[in-house]
Amino acid sequence: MELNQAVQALTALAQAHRLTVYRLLVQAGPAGKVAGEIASALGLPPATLSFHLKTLTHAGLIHPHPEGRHVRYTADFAAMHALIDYLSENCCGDTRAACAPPAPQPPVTTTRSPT
Amino acid sequence: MELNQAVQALTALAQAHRLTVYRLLVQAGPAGKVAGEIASALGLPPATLSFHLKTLTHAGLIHPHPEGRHVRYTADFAAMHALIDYLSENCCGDTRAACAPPAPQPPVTTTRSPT
DNA sequence: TCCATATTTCCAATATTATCGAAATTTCAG
DNA sequence: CTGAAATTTCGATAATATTGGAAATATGGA
Repeated sequence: MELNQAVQALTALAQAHRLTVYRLLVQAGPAGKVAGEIASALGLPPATLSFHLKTLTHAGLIHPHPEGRHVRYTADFAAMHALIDYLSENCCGDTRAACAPPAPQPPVTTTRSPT
Repeated sequence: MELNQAVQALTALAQAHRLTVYRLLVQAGPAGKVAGEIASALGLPPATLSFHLKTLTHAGLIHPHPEGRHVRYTADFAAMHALIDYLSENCCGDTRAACAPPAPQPPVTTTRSPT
């Protein structure tokens, strides 16, 4: 990933309404949400929401999928991971010091730790 | 993590100079860098760099450590992970669909996975 | 065709952010 | 104490972003 691309993505996320929209779409998964659903979830006027959706779209974080007179938006998960990787890239010069996340987050299968 | 805190962190990162500084500190690990080293790495006038360091500090992403007449800055790795988690929180409604990163990135100890 | 619905574009007012010279502050060395 | 070095604060200027009403566009249903 390139600097300017990352800045654009971070700029898109660095705004309360847009960050809320983005997380809503991330949590919605591949099904996404149509613009109207998002608008009523956030209580934003159409013009304002459209502006924010455009910003997120231009940053490559979400994508529009026209469906008749609705437009469904979905999060781009690859873009999300690319951004996250860019932030933590070569963390601590590859020495796994303070870089590892606090808990590796065992999903369902319990990893017994000797505590 | 809370919305406004996340917005503040993302705002701090959403600027080319600051993102560059931040990544420099992330890659420097716990040793960090003193302001002068950062300034010459980026070629920024002192006042400009100071402004950006303050922004990153207020966002809780880095911390200053005064050392005589130098000030060493280090990245806050916990803050970084908290931000990353906030972005991907409850991704796809916990259904591991498109959410998982492309490759689980095996570190050094090979965790044998049945593919 | 005609109307209601969904969304975007246009535009102008308002607010926020970035830049950096110069001066102030703090600290070390001699 | 005196001077040089590292960093921050101040302040003015320029650039960029956010907001939302009104109008435009596109679609589907009767």
